[in-house]
Amino acid sequence: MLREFRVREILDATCRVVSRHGFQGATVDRVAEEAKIAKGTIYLYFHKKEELFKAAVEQGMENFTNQVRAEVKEVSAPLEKIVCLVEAVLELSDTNRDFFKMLLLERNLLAASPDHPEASHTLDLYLDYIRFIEETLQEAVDAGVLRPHDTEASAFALSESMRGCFQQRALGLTARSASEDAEILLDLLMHGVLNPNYNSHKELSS
Amino acid sequence: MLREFRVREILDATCRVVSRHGFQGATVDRVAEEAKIAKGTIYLYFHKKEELFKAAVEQGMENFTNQVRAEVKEVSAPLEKIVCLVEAVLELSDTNRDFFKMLLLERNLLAASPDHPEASHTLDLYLDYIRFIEETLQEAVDAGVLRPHDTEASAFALSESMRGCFQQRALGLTARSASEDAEILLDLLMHGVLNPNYNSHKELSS
DNA sequence: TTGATGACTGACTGTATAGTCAGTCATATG
DNA sequence: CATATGACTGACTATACAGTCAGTCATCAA
Repeated sequence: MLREFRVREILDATCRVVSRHGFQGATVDRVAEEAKIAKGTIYLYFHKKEELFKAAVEQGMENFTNQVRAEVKEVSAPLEKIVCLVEAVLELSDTNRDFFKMLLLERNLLAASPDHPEASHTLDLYLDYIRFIEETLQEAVDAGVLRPHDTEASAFALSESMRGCFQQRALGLTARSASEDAEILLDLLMHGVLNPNYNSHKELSS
Repeated sequence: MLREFRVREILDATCRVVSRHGFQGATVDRVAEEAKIAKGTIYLYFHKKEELFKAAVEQGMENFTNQVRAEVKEVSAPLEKIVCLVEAVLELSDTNRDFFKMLLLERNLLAASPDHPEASHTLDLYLDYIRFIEETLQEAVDAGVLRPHDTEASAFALSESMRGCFQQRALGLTARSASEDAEILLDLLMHGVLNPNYNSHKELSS
């Protein structure tokens, strides 16, 4: 199908342009130039600029989460799944660094567009991702490896912590590798920071 | 000083406009209308639109971090300081919800502007905030309340987790109050999620 | 009263860019 | 060969907005 090929071609060009110029500087003219087609052609496949960029972002998100899911599927032990998930997220986001930098740091498509609630498909994709993390954690709770707790909250905390790690790296604030970050994050997630030898005579220890 | 008054007035109007329209839809004309002055007047106090918005954001961030610091200063016990910090961040960000929503969800000023490295003052403000969290955690480590660990990493993870909590609330994805979020987050941070009764025969337990 | 100062105004200009559409061209069909 | 189809083009239009500047007005000084 020619149509499908063109759409993919345009979306890929869009991603490249966004990586290079950010969402701010990503114009339809530039996308057309990057894809080596006329601007009018883009409008044969997408009605509005916004639609184009939304599609590009959603394609990027779907690729990403699919890859993460695939990695995690390789493993069966609940705890290893979590390890695998964290490593996959940090490493994959590092691979497509430029695009993710723009996606995470510049625009945020979760801010639902003013009027049209249909625009929230992007939000749905994000929530699916969170839910996947949550399920992975819940499995470990059910297996008794993790203590019972609000896994929705920990899924959120974990995903945002990973986002923070990526951000640090994308901004050049750390020299750590993705896998080092994964190790540190997993340690924090698993054990917390409280000193176990201090539990005895203190508030908040329970 | 008239000048100082005008500047403040314009920045406040800018914040209101950003809260209402987002950074995308926040034009200089709208700011002028909101502040009930002519557009030209704004250019007597700010050279460029970008400068205006940067100043507004930085004022907002400074207000916020100053308030957090003030709250934490009230307390002396290392552990309570951390509790206080988390509660203050979550509650204060909830108070100025509209502005923070735009700040955190739409734009991210950390993406350093292409050429001018001077633009990174906003980044400095953010890093100061992280460092404050880190110091608060480090004090608790030094006091023996927390176990020794990479406090820079946990500061980052904590700040991003708090950001995630705020995001959840701002998007209407949770019915929890700020203080409930604080409690959950603190529990995660302190104790982690690993089941202590499972430590014996498992990988990754150390 | 007259003139100077400077804060403020808002109509205007220039520019970037989203979106259009009349026309081209290659290919398929009768 | 003649005609039709439809993907593609890119010059063009419309619009939104940043930034300007000649001019107004209130206040103060001589």
